Amino acid sequence: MIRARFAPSPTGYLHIGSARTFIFNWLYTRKHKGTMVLRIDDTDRDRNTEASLKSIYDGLNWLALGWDEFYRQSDRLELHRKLAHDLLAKGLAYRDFKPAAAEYEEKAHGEGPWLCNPEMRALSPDESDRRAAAGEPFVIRFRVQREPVHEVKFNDEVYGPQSKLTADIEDFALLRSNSMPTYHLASCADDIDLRITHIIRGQDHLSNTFKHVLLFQAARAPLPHFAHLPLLIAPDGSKLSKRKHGPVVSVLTYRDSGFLPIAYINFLCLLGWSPKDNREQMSLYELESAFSFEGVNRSNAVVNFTDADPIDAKALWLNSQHLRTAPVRMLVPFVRQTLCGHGLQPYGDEAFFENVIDTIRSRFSTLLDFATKGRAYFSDDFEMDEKALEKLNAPGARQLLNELAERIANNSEFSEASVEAELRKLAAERGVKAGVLINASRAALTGQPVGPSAFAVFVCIGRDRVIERLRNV
RNA sequence: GGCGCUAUCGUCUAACGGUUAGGACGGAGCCCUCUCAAGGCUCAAAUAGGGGUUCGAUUCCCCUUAGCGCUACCA
Repeated sequence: MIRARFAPSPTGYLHIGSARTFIFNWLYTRKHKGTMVLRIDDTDRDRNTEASLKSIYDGLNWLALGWDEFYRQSDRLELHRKLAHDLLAKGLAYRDFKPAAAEYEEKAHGEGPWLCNPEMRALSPDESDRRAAAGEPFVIRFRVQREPVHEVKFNDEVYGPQSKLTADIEDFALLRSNSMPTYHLASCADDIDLRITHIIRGQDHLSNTFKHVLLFQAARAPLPHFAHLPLLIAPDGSKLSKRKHGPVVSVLTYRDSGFLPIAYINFLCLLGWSPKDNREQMSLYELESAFSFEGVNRSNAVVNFTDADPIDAKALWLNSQHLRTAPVRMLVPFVRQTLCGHGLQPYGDEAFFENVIDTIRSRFSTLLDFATKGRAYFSDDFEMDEKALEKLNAPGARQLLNELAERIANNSEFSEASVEAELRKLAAERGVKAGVLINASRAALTGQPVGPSAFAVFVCIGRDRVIERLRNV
């Protein structure tokens, strides 16, 4: 039984890279009928905030993929401490009484890597116990085996065989002087206790994994599978950060930009992974069945955005693809929600929505377009675009539209064909080009200079509103 | 500095030693057309550099360069 986990720390909004990690974990567990664990890594941290926890939930809920089990590390501190003390008792860890500030000094001056404080490492158990009992603060460090130097090895599902000399691994901290566990300790203790079989996470943890392997071995726990994912980076090659790159690094920005969750998921999957058969637009089911670590790339992927264009063009394209190919029924709630979110009270029932959406969706790329360019289809509360006004201002156009309104009102039939016949007849009688009248009516009915075939627009808007809008033009 | 990872069009990527180095986004153009999209077609655009190995390297090895990550009592 496969068990994987997504373990964000609530120190900010849900990051785009974290979202992808979550998605890959989810895809993998779903594909293998495994269990998806959501674990909030909130050990210590002055940086943890409820606001960011909420932001993570909001992002995850928007993705709407779900998870099977949930834990908070702050509820499990005793488990973490127990592992540290077990290792201490076995001599696999030791107390370091040197103040952090002093260590920092020493490390800063060193030429090579800092490995340990030899005096502390060599402290006898008795001496160590006595100083601890006397109330002296200490940090518990893992005792990395030095003699003989050996290689720590593991196989990464993405990066292949990995090895590192113990001579290059420092005696990392397990338990802080305030008795809070460090990330390494809490993470491994929980992964062991939760029987995690696959650790799928960002490549920034690849180097840390050697420490984790050491910890798993010291705890006599079976080694899980590791799969590290290439990082998502900014166009300048730097790490994506809110401070430097703004809101584009937050998942919620995409939600608020009118993305369909599936489109965003699809986009993220294509960053650092490929089905290798040239497919681009994929459904959740297709992603799930195609996903494998073999398809995961090893080099970092750039999220392509600029100040002027904060959303990756490919993401936008994928969104428009999903928008125009998704079953219309599935789109209705998204569109309705977007409209309401923009203060509109759209008229029309389910069938009306489906018809309108189906008519206009092929020229929209985000849900936001329904509230702006598509506004007039759902509400009488819309404004006339400047270019649309120009079309309306064509010589004689308004009068002809008024006249068209009367003809439609007097015709018992109301269909694309009947309206087209009526309009062309009127244009021919008055010696104007049909196109002028066609474009003017689109403008009058939708407030937009461009849009679907005008005759389809007539039917979409509906007979009563058509007459109303053409009369008052 | 030490250690680790990576390197194909501007971007996302395909090509498990032999291809005119493929696809997609974006860009340019054409067709279609009541406008705008969509759709169809065409074009420009890449193997970081240097050494090997091989009959043959994008592919395997080494070096250089560049980028990223780790090197915290952050995660």
